[in-house]
Amino acid sequence: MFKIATWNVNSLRVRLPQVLDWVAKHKPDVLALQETKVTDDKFPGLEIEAAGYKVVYSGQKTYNGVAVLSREKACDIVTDLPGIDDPQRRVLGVTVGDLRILNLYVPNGSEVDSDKYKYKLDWLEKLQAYVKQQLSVYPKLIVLGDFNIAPDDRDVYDPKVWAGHILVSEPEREALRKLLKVGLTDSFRLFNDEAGHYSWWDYRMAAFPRDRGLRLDLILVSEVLVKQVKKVVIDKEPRGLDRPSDHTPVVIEF
DNA sequence: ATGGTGGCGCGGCCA
Repeated sequence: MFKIATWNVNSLRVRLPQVLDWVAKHKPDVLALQETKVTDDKFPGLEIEAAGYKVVYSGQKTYNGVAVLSREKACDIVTDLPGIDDPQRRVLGVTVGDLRILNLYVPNGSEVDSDKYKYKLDWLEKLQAYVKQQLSVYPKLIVLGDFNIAPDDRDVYDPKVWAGHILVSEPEREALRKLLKVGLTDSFRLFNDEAGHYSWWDYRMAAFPRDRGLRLDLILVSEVLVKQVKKVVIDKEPRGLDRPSDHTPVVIEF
């Protein structure tokens, strides 16, 4: 069994105790983190290594930042998408064993038609080209992270309220469909086609207790891996802790 | 439509 998880922690320094508790309990082979919000010189590497994990990271001050924890040493590190000269640290590609893993913090997009929205769509287009190329090199590819897109209306607590907004707008969903079309599958949907399974709940308006969430955190797997997937779960428990991230982990088992 | 909460870092931006 091989277990991989993704979790947008919204500040690793604040959430470090929760991350350490979570890995001790669930013992993933790989944990991909987003929104670490910490520069590399301040990364809490010693604490993570003491927990039995190697770690690689690409961080910046205040915003963004990605990291990959792994039992086995990660190699062939990539921190940028080809064609984007971007100071924003949103990408971390690693090889662990025979798996290629691309950990992503997709831009939020702010508001439909804003400059940040255009940046998001451009970013997703560049990502699609990169994934297409990577699939030809690495047949065992996993693309995971915070996609900041709810794939369809089953992934949204109130599709009528959300219609046309950021995270659900048609151009964003179309970009995600195009990404899947190059040869990836949304692994959560291999086992569950129900509406109402979310990975993010806004901090505001008591969204979590009311279960007003969206499924934004995805684990996409290449064709050869689809057959090997045993289980995909969203672990809601950390979202209910004191001082939680607004996202909760998603876990895949092979 | 607005503003609700949280992180960073100490005013206002971003999500």
